[in-house]
Amino acid sequence: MNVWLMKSEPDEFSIQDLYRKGRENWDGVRNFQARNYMREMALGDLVLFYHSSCKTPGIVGTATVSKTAHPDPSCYNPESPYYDAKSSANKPRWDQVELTFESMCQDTISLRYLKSLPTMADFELITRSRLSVMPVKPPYWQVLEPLVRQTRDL
DNA sequence: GCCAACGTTGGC
DNA sequence: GCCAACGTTGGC
Repeated sequence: MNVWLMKSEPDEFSIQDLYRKGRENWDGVRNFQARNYMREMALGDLVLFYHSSCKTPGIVGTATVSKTAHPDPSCYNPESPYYDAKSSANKPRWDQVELTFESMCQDTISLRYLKSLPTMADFELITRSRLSVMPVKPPYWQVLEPLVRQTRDL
């Protein structure tokens, strides 16, 4: 099983929203590297849900991949904020995956805290701050796993 | 609200 | 293929 991290602005779509809905298509990714990582995701992969551009940026919960990468229809919908003129129904440039809610963290694992840990110094979350989808490699997962396993009762 | 980082676009 | 201009992300 692979582990990934995906960012979302809680004002747009939060872990609470995912909890309420149960599952959701992760659309709107418009960055090639992030898209390519989504294409590598397998059914059942674990996703760490990260809140960005908010009071306390950090990991807030987990989800699993319940549908692998498939075309993101918002890219050829002119009404959508994610519309991309270079995409069309027979040539979608962008993909989405479907996520299913798994758990809510007891406490937010803040970016500030992760930055303070020497082992996390080369974690892409810190070194490539603008990437919104990234793999969580074993040394980082080792640190994060016990933290994300402290979940909140729902 | 500011600004650094950095991905994308387009002219040449 | 280079690179300047531009737009966006996201922490602070």
